[in-house]
Amino acid sequence: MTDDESVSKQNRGPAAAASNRRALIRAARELFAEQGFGVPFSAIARRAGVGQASLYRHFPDKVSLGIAVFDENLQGLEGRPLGLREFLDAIAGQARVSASLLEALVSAQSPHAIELDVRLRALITGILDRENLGPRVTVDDIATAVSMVAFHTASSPAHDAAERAIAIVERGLLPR
Amino acid sequence: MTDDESVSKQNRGPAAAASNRRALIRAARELFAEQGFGVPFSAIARRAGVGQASLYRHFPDKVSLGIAVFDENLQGLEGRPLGLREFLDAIAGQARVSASLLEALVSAQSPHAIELDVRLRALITGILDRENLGPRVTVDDIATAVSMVAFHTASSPAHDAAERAIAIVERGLLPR
Amino acid sequence: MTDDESVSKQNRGPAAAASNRRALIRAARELFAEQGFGVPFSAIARRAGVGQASLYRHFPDKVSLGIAVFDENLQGLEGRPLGLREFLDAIAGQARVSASLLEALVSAQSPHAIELDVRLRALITGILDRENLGPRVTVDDIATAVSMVAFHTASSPAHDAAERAIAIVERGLLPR
Amino acid sequence: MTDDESVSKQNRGPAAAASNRRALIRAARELFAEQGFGVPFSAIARRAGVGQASLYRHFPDKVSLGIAVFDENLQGLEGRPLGLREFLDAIAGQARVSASLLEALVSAQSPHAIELDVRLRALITGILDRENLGPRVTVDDIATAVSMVAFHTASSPAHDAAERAIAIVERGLLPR
DNA sequence: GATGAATGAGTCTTCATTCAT
DNA sequence: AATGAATGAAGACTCATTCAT
Repeated sequence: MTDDESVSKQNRGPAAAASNRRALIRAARELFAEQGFGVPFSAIARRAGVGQASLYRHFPDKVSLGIAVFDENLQGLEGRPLGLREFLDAIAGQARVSASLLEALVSAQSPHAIELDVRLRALITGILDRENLGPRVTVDDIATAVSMVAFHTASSPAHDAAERAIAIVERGLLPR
Repeated sequence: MTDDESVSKQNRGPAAAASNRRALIRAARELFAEQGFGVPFSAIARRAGVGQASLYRHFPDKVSLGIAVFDENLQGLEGRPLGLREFLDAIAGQARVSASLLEALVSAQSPHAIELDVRLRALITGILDRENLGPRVTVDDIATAVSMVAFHTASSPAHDAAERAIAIVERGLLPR
Repeated sequence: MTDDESVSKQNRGPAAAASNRRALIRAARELFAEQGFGVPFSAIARRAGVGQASLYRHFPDKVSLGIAVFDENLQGLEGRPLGLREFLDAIAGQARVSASLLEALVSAQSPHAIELDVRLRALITGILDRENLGPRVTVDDIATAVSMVAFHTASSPAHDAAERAIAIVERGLLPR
Repeated sequence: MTDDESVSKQNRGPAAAASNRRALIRAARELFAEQGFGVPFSAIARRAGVGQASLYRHFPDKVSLGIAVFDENLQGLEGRPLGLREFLDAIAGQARVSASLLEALVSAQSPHAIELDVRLRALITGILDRENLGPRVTVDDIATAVSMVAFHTASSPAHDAAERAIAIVERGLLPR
């Protein structure tokens, strides 16, 4: 009738822990993308096919869920030499997710959140080293660009929103 | 949460209509700034010292309230020759409000909303005429910059968030 | 109104599900009888001693609640050979409930509602077979009589309202 | 957009009293027919193009409004020799209005309501005299038939609902 | 440790009713 | 006496969070 994905789960016991965790992160990523960071917690559990309380056990609040998704995103980007353009494209490609996570990070002061911030900045430092942006451009500048592209793309319905935004900040960062 | 203001209102009759309207817009501006576009409708009425139903009479939904605030903002900018920098500063100065309103405009297709969009673009066209940004830069580009600055500033706690963002987009738009 | 029953419920866990459902149907039956189909949804939850949201979990809207009550009523009538008189008496005996449910069925197109309608008509067909009403009288005729008796009895304060109504429609249906 | 008939009324002063009253009754009749007795008081005032408070001055509650509409209906039937069939047809023709008014009368004990009841019964007595229904049939019987036809027709979406109902009660009342 | 259900608090929205003009 | 607006009090509905099993 409703939105049920209910497949009449059995209590698979502790064995389900790891797979549940994965399902939750996946569901969260999808729903953040579809409906933004404001999705009901319950919707995430339902989409993941997992009980409400299990979600809480794995992630006591939405921020920690956001962090977990962000963590996966970072893993996807770490370990390969990334250009500025590539990076911004990746952000824009998941604009609503990115924006959700940036939102989440703002209010998070947990060790986990801080760790992620460190890794994000490491990523940016790598870009700074590789591209020759000149001494004027700092890590904060690129972080700002990332934020701007993410939020704008997430909120704009125009199909070329991301391209336009990236073009502007790229020109704003690259040397003349 | 000293949000009360409740002083046991009297029904001041229709005479209160105009002043209520003003109070509502004012309260909305404040609360959008403090808590974003997500503030409870009821909180706005309370802050304005106006009955819940009166709010609905004046503004049937949050979008129309947002439009009214935006309208005032535009009036404050229209009629004087505005530079790009000045414009972005004004946006950033009211970042959370601006972001709220941009959010509101996205979903609004009312004639009123369209009219405001037209006026916003007229403002931008004026800037385009005055500043010499070259033929490359379009109204959409500046609108994008506005959106980026607004959303980023609204969401970033850093004190220099706006300056950094404006510097980047300005450099991205100005000719070399 | 001494409508409270509030005894500071405890969360009795999923074990309460079945008994809650029963309590809700019971409360609905009572309140439909007392105040008609228009009773506040919240009043039903209160009377049942069940949280507002639990009511919504069990019955997403008032119609589905009405259907559940109707279902029980039908079960009470099915399986024993019923005469026209007996049937109308049963309807009148629960006039306000019956009227509420007929009201509910009108707007309901859910599979569940349709199923109930089928069962109601099966009941009527049984009567038609047993009583010798002649070929003139159709299922629709008896359904009409049921509706008339229910609505009139439900709305009339006179103590002999039901008898009078039943006498008229019975005479209108029986062969001469 | 909505249901507005707003024509920007001027305050026409006391002169408007009579015409306002007429407009209110007319609006009430229409809205009772369209949406049942449950229509918001405010909707009636709006449809009539009359201020809220004026409605209250003329009719302190919905019942008294219902009585006024009923009064007009009775006037339309009084003074001409009416047959049973004609009478029931008239009732069914305004089924939702009739049902609304019967509902209203149930709770009304005002002198005005009682007077109307008297007139209704006078009407029925006239029918009883004219038609030869036999000594078995009383005023209460016909009043019951009226109520049954009104409520059933008002609540049934079927196009032949009224005909079927009238046929049954007529056969139930007429001599063999 | 997982599950489904329960709970209360909060928000939105509408309505009957009252007032100053 | 008419008007338009104001008001508070429901009622509907949703959500984050907690429990017994």
